[in-house]
This record gives sequence, structure tokens and C-alpha cells, in this order.
Amino acid sequence: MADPTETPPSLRELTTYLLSRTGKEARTRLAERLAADGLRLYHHAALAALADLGPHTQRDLATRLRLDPSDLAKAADLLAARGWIDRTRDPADRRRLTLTLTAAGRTRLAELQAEARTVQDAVLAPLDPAERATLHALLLRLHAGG
Amino acid sequence: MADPTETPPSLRELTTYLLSRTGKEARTRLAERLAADGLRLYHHAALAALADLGPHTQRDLATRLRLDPSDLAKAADLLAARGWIDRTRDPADRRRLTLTLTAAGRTRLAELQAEARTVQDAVLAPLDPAERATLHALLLRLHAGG
DNA sequence: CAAAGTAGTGGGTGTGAACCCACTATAGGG
DNA sequence: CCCTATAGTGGGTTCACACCCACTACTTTG
Repeated sequence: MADPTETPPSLRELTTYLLSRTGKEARTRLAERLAADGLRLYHHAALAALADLGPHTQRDLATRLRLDPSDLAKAADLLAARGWIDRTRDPADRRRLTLTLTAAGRTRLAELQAEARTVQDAVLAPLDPAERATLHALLLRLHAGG
Repeated sequence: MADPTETPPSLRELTTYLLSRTGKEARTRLAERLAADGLRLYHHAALAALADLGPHTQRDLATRLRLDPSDLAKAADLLAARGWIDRTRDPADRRRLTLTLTAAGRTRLAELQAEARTVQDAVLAPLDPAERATLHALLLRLHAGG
């Protein structure tokens, strides 16, 4: 008896279809967890960028995350309200706000990374470590070269 | 000099992040092409399901595509208006509508599959055929086993 | 020092996805 | 025949996401 939710072969044979489905699945699962604390994926991304690449002006961070500056301002409001970033006026150019990760922000980021890895373990469960590494390497090439 | 849009390493090392990004990229690109003809991805999916798995009632097709029955009804309106499916009342149960692909629908589906493969070639451009096969096999496992 | 440009912000808009309810038509069990 | 259940449909709502404009504050340039 056929599974009534089985994917049509015409779609299953499209790599991009599988990419899109599994990607959306992963995204949705993590988004649901973050939503429990009122966060969006871009809050996580913003903390990660500040941790990895150092302080940014809001403009630069918006560019990096491919977010509208006005949307990033709203995201920064929340991160600052939670005490995860400092927003300091640049004395050399008083229009600019420099966003810097706080110690609390670094701690929260570590937790968010742990949540992301939990979701990842669930999504990648069917693959063994070597296969996961292969997948990661291939996706990295797509991400860079796309 | 650092690329101002470079992805933070903390995110780049998450396979699920790459999955989500590349999947979204693929989905968006195909969606844009379909939008030129007023179509959504689920119109493509519906035609594919009818072609691969034969006629469905609207209920069954909605279940298979994980769409709300009410939303599928609207999609079926469009497909029928374009002459790509027949909607016939089931004589054994006059509540049911059986959706069947027409010859024109089969032709249009072939075109849509070709568009999907064009997008796929663009997205997978950085990979050689063997790597694409590997990626496909891994994603199939995730899709099935997830 | 006036004019033009840029950083940030508040308050919008439009869209697609997903969902949900009320309703009609039909079916089937007791 | 009545009662409950199911298929389809019309008309909504909610939400995230992406975008956009006007405005203030400040800087740079001619």
C-alpha cells in the first residue's frame, strides 16, 4: 500500500527540491525553538557575526546579514534590551552606532549554537559522521560558489 | 580585505544553515520563474503528483502535498482553468472531485520540469556530476529518514 | 557655511504561506 | 428518516519577511 504522503518521483529526483525541503525543515525547527524566547533566526545571525567578526556599525551588520537597515535597527533594539550587545555612539562619527557583543551576549550565543546543533543532529540523524562531513563540504562549495 | 557580506564562521560551520540558505536560494529562483506565468511551486508539485501517481481526489492530493484542502481547491481552480487538469465528480461518491492530468497538463509539466532543471544546473554549478550524485543521494536519505 | 550626502529610526506597505471557520452537498449508520 | 461525518469551497485571519519612505542628526564637500 502506497504511503499517501509519498513525494512524487518527478520531484524527488530534483536535487533542488530535496535541498529546499530539507533546508526549510531545518530552518523551521530552529525558528520554532528560538520563537519560544521571542527570537528570530536573524538575532542568532547577528550575535554570531559580532562574535566572529568583531564590532560592526549597524549599517555594516545590515549589509552583512542582507537585512534592511531599518529592520536591523529593530533587531538591535531587542538585542540591546536583553543586554546581549552594547550600542555605543562612534565618537569619530556621531551618526554611527557601533554594536559590540557583551559577555552575556557571548553566553547566549553559545546557547543558541547548542540549540542549532541539537536541531542539526535531529535533521542529519540518518547520516553517519563521514557522510555528514561530505554533505557539509558539498554545501559549502554551493554556498561559496553559488 | 574582508568581504563585507562574508558569512560568519559560526554559521558557516552549521550544515543546517547551509542547507537552509542554499535551499532557499533554489526555491526562490524557481518561484520567480514560475511567477512569470502566475504559478506557484505547489502548482508544479500538483501536476507532478498527478502525473506520477495517477488521479487523486482533492482531499488526497491536499494530504500528499501537505496543503490545506481549501488552499488546494484554489490551486485546482487555476490548473483547471488553464486546461491542465480535469475535475470530474466521482459517480460513486458525488462529494468527491477526481483530478486527472490532461495531455496539455502533461506538456506543461514537462516544461516546468525543464525550468526546474535549468535552475538546478545553475545552483549546482560548482559541483561535478559525481559530486551532484553524492549530494542527491545524501539529501534523499535526509528526506526519507528525517 | 550652505548644500549634499549618510546613519539610524519610526511607521508604514505588499506578499506568500499557512491556517481556520462556516457553509453546502452528499454519504452512511442506526 | 434522522444524525453524524466527510468533500469541497468561499472568505476570511495571522505571521514572517522584505521592502520603502520620511524624518532627524550628523558629516563632508565645494
